[in-house]
Amino acid sequence: MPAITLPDGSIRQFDQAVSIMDVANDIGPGLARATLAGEINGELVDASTIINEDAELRLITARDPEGVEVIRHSSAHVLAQAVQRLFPEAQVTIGPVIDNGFYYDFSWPDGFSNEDLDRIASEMRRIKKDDLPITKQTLSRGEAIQFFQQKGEHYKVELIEAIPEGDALTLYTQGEFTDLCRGPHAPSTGKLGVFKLTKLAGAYWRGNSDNEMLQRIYGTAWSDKKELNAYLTRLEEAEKRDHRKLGKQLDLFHMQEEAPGMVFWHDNGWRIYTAIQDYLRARLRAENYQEVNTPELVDISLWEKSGHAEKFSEEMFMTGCEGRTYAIKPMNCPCHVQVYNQGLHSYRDLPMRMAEFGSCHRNEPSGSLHGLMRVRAFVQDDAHIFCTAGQVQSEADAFITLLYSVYADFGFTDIEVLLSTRPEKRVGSDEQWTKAEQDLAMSLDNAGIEWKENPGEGAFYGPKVEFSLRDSIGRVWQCGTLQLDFNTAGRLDATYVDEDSSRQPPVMFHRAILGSLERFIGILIEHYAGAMPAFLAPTHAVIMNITDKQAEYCQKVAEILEKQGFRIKLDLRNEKITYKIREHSLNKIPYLLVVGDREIENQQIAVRKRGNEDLGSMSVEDFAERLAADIKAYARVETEGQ
RNA sequence: GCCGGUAUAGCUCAGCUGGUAGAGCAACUGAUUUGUAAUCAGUAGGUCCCGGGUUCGACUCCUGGUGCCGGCACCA
Repeated sequence: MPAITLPDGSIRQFDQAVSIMDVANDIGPGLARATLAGEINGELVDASTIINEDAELRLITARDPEGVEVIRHSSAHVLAQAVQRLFPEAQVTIGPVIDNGFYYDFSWPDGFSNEDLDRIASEMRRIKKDDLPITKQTLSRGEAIQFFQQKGEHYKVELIEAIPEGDALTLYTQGEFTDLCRGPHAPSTGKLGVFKLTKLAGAYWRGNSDNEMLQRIYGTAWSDKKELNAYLTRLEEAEKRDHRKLGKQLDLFHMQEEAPGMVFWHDNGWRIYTAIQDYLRARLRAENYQEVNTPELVDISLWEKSGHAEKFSEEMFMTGCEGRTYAIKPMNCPCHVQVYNQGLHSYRDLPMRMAEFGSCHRNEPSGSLHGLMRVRAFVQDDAHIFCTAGQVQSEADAFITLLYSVYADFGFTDIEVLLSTRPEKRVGSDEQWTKAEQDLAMSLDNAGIEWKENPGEGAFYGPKVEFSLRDSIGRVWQCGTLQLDFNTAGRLDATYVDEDSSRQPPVMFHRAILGSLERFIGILIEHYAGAMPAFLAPTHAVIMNITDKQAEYCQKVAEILEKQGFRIKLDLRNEKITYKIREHSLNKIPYLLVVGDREIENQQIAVRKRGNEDLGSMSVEDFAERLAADIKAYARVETEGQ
C-alpha cells in the first residue's frame, strides 16, 4: 500500500506495488509518454522500477537535466547497437555520458570513416524510429562473464572481471543488443531526443597508452531539435573566440613549421605580454618577492642532481659544446636554489620569495601541442619560496590570496581548484605528507574556496594545488600552481641556520600564478574574445581624421596622449570615416577618436568606446583622465559591469 | 607518441571522375576629401606544404616526410 509523495507535495495512494511508469500513467498519459526515469528518495532509477513502500518520487522527463543525461546515456547504447549492426566484428567497450553528449569506444582495427559515421547515424535513427523497448535484467558476476564470453565481447569480460566478486550486475537490452550498464535508461529507443554524431577519435583502452587504441565516436544529444541547434550555435560562437584565429586576425603572434610549439610574438601580442609582466612585477614587489634571472643553458649535472634528468630526459632539449652537455632549462627551480645557495642564510632571512619570468623549453609530445595553450618554449611566472616548516601555512594563505586577487584583476572568477595528494612513489615521511596536505587544504578552506581532491596525483616531492581556467569551448587548462616540496632543497644542498645554530634544509614552495604567460594569454584572448581590457589592450585608442585638413591636429593629439604613456595609433588615410571605424572596430580597439572640423573648432575630440558606444566630444585632457581610470581599474570594472 | 582528418594568393576559401589554378577581402596605382561598421576603377599577386613514384601529362592518384586540426596518452 505505498503512498507516493510528489515534488508538489501531493500524495498518491496505491493499493499495490506500482512501477514509476504506472504512477506517471495515473497522473496522465501525456506525462507517461514523457517520462524517461524517476528519482525515488533522491536516487535516479529506471521508469520500470517497482515501488512497494512509501516513497518520495520525482518523475524525470527531458526537461530535467537528469532526463537529458538519460537520453545521452541511452543514445550511447543505440550508437553501439547501430555500430554492431553495420560492423558485426566490432567489439563494444564503454560508452559514458559526458558534457553535452556521449561517446562510445569500439575495438575496430579498420577504423571508421566519416562516411561510416553517416551510415551509423542513419542506423541510429532507424533504431529510434523502431522504438525498441529497453529492458533491464540482473545477473550474477559469473553469469555476466559467461554471457559476454559467448558473444565474444572480450573487453566487456575484462571489465566485469575487474568488478569485485559478489556484486550483482545489470544488463540493458534493446532488440538484439545487450550492454552491461549501471543505468538508468529511457523506457524505449523512441524516447531518444535528438542526437548528432560529432567526431571520430582514437582512445586507448582503459586510458593506458600501452594498450590497444580503440575507435571513439563522439555524439551530442539533447531533448529536442531546438536545444541541439542552440548548442551547435553556441559552439560556433565559441569557436570564433579561438585564440589561434584571433591571434591571426588581431596580428598578435604567429607560429610556423620551423619552430613547432614556439611563438613568434608580433608587436600587438608582445604589448599584451609586457603589460602582463609589468602588472605582475608590481604585484610581486608589493608582496616582497625578489626578482632574479638565471641561465637558459645549464650543465646536465645539475639536472642529474635535482632528479629531473632521470625523469624527463626525453622531454629535455640538449645541446653541447667543448665536450660538455647542457640542458636547455626546462624549469627554474634548480637555478633558484643556486641563487639561494650563494651566501649563508639565517632563519631570520626566511621566508625568501624568489621570482623569475623564467624562460623554459620542453620537448612536449608533438600531439599535445595546441596553439598558445601547450607550447615547447614558454615563460613561467615562476617563484620559489624558501621558508621554515612553521611558515608553510601563512605562505600558502598569502599565495592563494594573491592568486585570487590577480585572477580577479584579469576578470577570472570561475577557477577550478584541485588538491593533488601523495602519489605511490614519493619521498618524505607520511607525517610530513599529512601535515603538508592538511596545510594546503586548510589554506584553501581559509580562503573559502571550493576544491576537489585529486588523490595520488601530487608530485613525488610533495602535494600540489592546481588552479585551472577554461578556454572558450570549455577545455580545462592548468594555470596557477602551488606545490610544497620538502625534497629538492636538501637534494641541492640548500640550508639555513636555525635558532639553535644547526643547519636545516628550508621547505620550498614552487608556485606560479599565471602558469605560463603563453597559455594565460591564450585563455585571456578567448575570455575577452580579443577585446582586451584597457590595461592589456595593445592599442588604447586610434585617432582618425575625417579629411586631410585635420591631420595636423590629430598628430598633435597623438603626441599629447603618447607623452602620457598611452598606446595610440593614428589613421590619417584618405578613407571614409565609416571605413576606418569599421576596421578599428574589428580590431577591437577600446577607444576610437574622431576629429573633424567641429572638434578642431572646439579643441576637442569625438570619443567612441568599443561596443558602439558614443561618448560624445570632450577635451583631450578629459579623455586622458578617463582612459587612465579605465586602465587602472584593471578588468574588474568591465567584468562586473557586464 | 598513438588514432583520424587536413595543407591551394598576405587572409578566408572554391577548384567534378588527372589536361600546369579562381573568387572575395587585403596590397599596389589612380580618382574621390568623405561625420561614426566596407567609395569607385584598374594593376599585380601562386614551388597548389616538402621529397619520391605512376602517367604523354599530377593541385588532383600512390608513397615517405613535416606542420596544423580533433581526440587519446603525456604535462617537472
